Amino acid sequence: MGKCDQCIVREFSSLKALGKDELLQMADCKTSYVIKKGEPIFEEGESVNGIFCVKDGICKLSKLSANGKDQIVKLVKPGELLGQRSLISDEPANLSAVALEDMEVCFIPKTEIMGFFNNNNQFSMNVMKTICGDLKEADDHMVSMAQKSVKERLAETLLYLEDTFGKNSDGSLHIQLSREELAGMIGTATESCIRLLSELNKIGIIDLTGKKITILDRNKLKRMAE
Amino acid sequence: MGKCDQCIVREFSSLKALGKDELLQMADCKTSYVIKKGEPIFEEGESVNGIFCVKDGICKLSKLSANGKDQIVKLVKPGELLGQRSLISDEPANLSAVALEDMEVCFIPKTEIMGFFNNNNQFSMNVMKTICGDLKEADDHMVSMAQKSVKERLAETLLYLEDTFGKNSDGSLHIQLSREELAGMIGTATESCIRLLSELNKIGIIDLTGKKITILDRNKLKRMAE
DNA sequence: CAGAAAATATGATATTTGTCATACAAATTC
DNA sequence: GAATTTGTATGACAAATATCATATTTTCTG
Repeated sequence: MGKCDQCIVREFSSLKALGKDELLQMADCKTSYVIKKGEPIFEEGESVNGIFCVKDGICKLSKLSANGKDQIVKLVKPGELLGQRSLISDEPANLSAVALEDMEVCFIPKTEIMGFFNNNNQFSMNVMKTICGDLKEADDHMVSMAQKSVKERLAETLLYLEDTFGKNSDGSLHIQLSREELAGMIGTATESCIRLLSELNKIGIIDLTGKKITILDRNKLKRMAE
Repeated sequence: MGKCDQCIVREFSSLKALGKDELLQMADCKTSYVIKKGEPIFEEGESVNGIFCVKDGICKLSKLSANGKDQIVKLVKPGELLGQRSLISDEPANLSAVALEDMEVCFIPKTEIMGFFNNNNQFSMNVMKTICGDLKEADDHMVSMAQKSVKERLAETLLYLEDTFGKNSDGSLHIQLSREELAGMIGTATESCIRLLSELNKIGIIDLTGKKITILDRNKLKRMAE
């Protein structure tokens, strides 16, 4: 069984507030999972009853809309926690979490987390700050969706992907999204997304080679995103 | 000076967790304001340094987008608190708050609230739950913006306004929004909003008389919102 | 490796939505 | 109460975007 006190990603999440004894206790009751690319961690409407700590790999949080399209609300990377909102609200998950890469996650049951809330004020504050950050991002994202064109949102998203998940050694975006997923992030039809990518490719702002996307001209992209 | 322990709206917010002594202490350090319709309570980018408790009146939380349009992110009614997010994140306000009606609000300074966070676990949990509720709404709203048509969003919004703020005795929506503000809620151009309202008026789903909007056929509106 | 399935790409077209112009109505100001 | 400003309404048009059809390429499967 993995030892939580030696887990590096813990330092990046609200869990960094936990003391040695709390970590040992948590190590005792946590469960580790390996999730394959494409598999769900949990689905919209499911009761989660705990939180997941992402140790490795990236996943998407998405919601199925009435027209059958999957809107991606947020991408989650190692060190982040999943399921905090539904745990606190005591409601089923509002979003589905699906792995975009092979992942390692740890599940910590609700009772354990509630104990931390009651006994560790710093932990509570950390969680609150994280959720406040998510709320700010969601509000900003909402304004983008409502007021920006698809082209502007695509430019914005490509820059975000590079900034957040980095580049491979060949300069291409590290994170691998299908065109459909990218369309689901910017909130448009897959064809429209493909078309705009082709356009950016033609005018030399990005390069498309197979599934790889490389940003060639960051400044132009930035101006395009306004 | 108003006595917080006798204030009714307190029962509807996170502040309901406070005890008698905490309320007396709060009454001592709070400031009451009257805000006229159209006036701001705070503006995007401003440091707020406390929270506002809405005693009476409705206000909008909005964000100016790059194209100069004001996107309304949320409407706030009596009993709700304003500025929690920026207080917890220790950041300037991300949104502007502007009164849609004459309002009464009380300002409670940051130091006071921080004391409650440290000493009253139930209060912390209440605030957390509120913010989690806001996050869920923001995510859902984002999906609507990204995946629904303007007509669907208008229908959805009209139903929301009736459900949340009620009707006058003549059956018209209690809340008074200009066409520009309604457009800012659904994320569209003012003209498009006006056009769609006219259309709904012509086919008898709503009635427009002066500034008043009356929903005549809820079911059709619901189907239209999908 | 062949064939099937899925993902990507592109064209043609329809629909939605935004923009600009202008008219009209209502509210405000002097 | 006339004049000005502001909000609402509508038409004409342009631009953005979705949809449907169909290639083409890539990936998967046996």
